[in-house]
Amino acid sequence: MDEGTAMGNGADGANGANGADGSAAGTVRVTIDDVARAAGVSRQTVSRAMNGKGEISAATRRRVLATIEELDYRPSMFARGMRTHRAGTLGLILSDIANPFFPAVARGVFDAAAALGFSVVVHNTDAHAGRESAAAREILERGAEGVIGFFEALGDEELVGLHRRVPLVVADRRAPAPGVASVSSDFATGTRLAVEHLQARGHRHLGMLDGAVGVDHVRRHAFTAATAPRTPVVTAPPTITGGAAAAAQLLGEHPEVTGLFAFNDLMAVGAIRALRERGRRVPDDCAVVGYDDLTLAADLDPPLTTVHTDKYELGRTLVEVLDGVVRARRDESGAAAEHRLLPAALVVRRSG
Amino acid sequence: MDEGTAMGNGADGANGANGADGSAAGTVRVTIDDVARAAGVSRQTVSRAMNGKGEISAATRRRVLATIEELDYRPSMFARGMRTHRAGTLGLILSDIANPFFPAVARGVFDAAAALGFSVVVHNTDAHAGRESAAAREILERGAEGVIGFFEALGDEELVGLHRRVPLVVADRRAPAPGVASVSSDFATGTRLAVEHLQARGHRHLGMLDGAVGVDHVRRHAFTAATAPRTPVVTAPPTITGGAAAAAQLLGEHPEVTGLFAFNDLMAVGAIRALRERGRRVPDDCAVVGYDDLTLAADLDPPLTTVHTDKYELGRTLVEVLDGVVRARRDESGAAAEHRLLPAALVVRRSG
DNA sequence: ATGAAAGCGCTAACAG
DNA sequence: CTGTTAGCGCTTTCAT
Repeated sequence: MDEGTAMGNGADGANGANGADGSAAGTVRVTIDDVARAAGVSRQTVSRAMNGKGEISAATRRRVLATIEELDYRPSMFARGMRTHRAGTLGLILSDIANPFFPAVARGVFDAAAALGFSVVVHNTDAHAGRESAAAREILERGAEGVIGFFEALGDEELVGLHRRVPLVVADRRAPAPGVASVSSDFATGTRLAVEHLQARGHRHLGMLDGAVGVDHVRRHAFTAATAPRTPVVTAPPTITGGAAAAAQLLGEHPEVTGLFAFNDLMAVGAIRALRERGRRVPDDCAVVGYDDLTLAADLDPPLTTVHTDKYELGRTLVEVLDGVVRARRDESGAAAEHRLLPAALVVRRSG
Repeated sequence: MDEGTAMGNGADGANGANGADGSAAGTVRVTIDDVARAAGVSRQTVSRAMNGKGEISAATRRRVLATIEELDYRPSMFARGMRTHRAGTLGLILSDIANPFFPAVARGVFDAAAALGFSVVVHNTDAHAGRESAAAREILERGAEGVIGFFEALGDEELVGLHRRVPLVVADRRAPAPGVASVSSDFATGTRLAVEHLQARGHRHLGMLDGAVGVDHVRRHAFTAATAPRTPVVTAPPTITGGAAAAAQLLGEHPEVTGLFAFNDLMAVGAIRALRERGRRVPDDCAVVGYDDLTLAADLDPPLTTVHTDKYELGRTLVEVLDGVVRARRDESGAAAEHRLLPAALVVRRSG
């Protein structure tokens, strides 16, 4: 890209307000009119040449395209969006990009979005309702074409409201209404697998470190359903620190517990830390099973037994489904919203 | 936000092309004119009320603001951007969000950007020159106000060219020109610390697993400068797999090596894997020092000795410096570009 | 303190 | 196949 400076050469460059010579300072915007003039056609023709809409002779198109190159012309998204209402942007709302689960998903989102020509704007919410709706509003105002959301605090009504204003796919959460598309890991199965594994290993007293802030609690419900009544569950933030605190509390109150199921790998790591501080060996004295199968799970000490989900695939699928919603809304084809469930699988390593 | 549904109630909602009742389908856009009409003022007054520009009576302002709430009006960024040339967006270009280093930085970027009212669009490049310039172009076209770039493939000239078109801060790379702002970790010191540590532990034969794709190679140069001539360096992708491959090759060719310095923690993890596969104990047979101090570094097996950098702070600082550039360009104040260097510190754990 | 006019850069309808 | 006419929704002069 970028040969020479901006202003090119051809034609007399009759650009009203130019800074005279080429010593480029304020970088005057090259508009479609400049290109049209330089190529000796109308703006419409330039527009056609760029967008491949309408008929155009191959010859003119080539000439226009060449002129565009020459002038280093870049269409203004603002002006274009004004007509088309399309920004070529997707919003991605998540609670914490620093939680390794999300970058893995984000990678899938970015790749799939790029393939479709979308840019992705990311918003971090820390699972605060206020931040979640602020993010949604921001994205809306910026004219994004669609939103992918890991909402953990907003209620279903808010999501339905958002869905009315913009194509939306909710991630890892039950759809707030049948009309709202969703993609989600199969947490119920994943959790059941984890619990059954612990039970098969002979653990009679289990406990769960829950990290869910939100409304859904699929993992917790599945855990409760699969274990004896009154099996302890302690809730804390889904972080290493949260896991450590939750484990400390749970084992303080229930010393008989020998098997811990954590909401995610981060909490599992925290639990392992806490266990060791209390002089308990993992897995000999207490087994730990995580959730997510983070990249480094196998390299931890001990290697973490965890539930694997394909996070990249989740991201990819999210975009695919969102694209469907975007198109459906565009064509006003009342295509039904998709609801996909991605598989989960247990990975047995040494921690549990 | 969002009490009730979208369309509010007050005023006669004289919206030309509405879908009649509240069963909201196509969601007609509420424009500034709708607000003006409903509030019984002109659009300018509405604009003033929103933007706090120009004089306005507190009374009218309140009334207008109320109407805005009621109608759930959201100004169009497209229309606004067309006049102001501001999108309230920053671009963040990085090679791989799945590498845990970047999310940590990104967190800082998001937080600082949000505090300044900016949205962040993220582009993943895999360190490909083509993708890096494509990302830059995308960001440019979308009218971002500034760009933060971890460029690993683009040449200095391209960066200078980009700098001419948009406020730019380069991250973890020497500024391509004095006029281009930069923020970077002190890799030279960090690397020296790592090498000296290994040497102090009595390792006579070191090796480096380099992961740099780019142009800068600060870590490699610092390593070479601090070690004996002909100390081996093997280059591979900065990933676990890359680190494993590089370690296997390096130790195959130089079995005498007992101390490995890795470009980053991911490569260090790969090295540890490779070492073990070859039956070498870490750190007894071969020490390994990483770089970055990822969140999980302390929980690895063995806990990873590594160079710590404050990634969140890096992200925060990048935004701060970029904001400076944005303002400087706005005021045409020829404020000099900042160049900041963030400290690095060795964290000794068990791997090396 | 408020309103009227003008126009940002582009594309969608129509002409021709 | 190409050009002309409008106008997207907002802010910026300039009047009042």
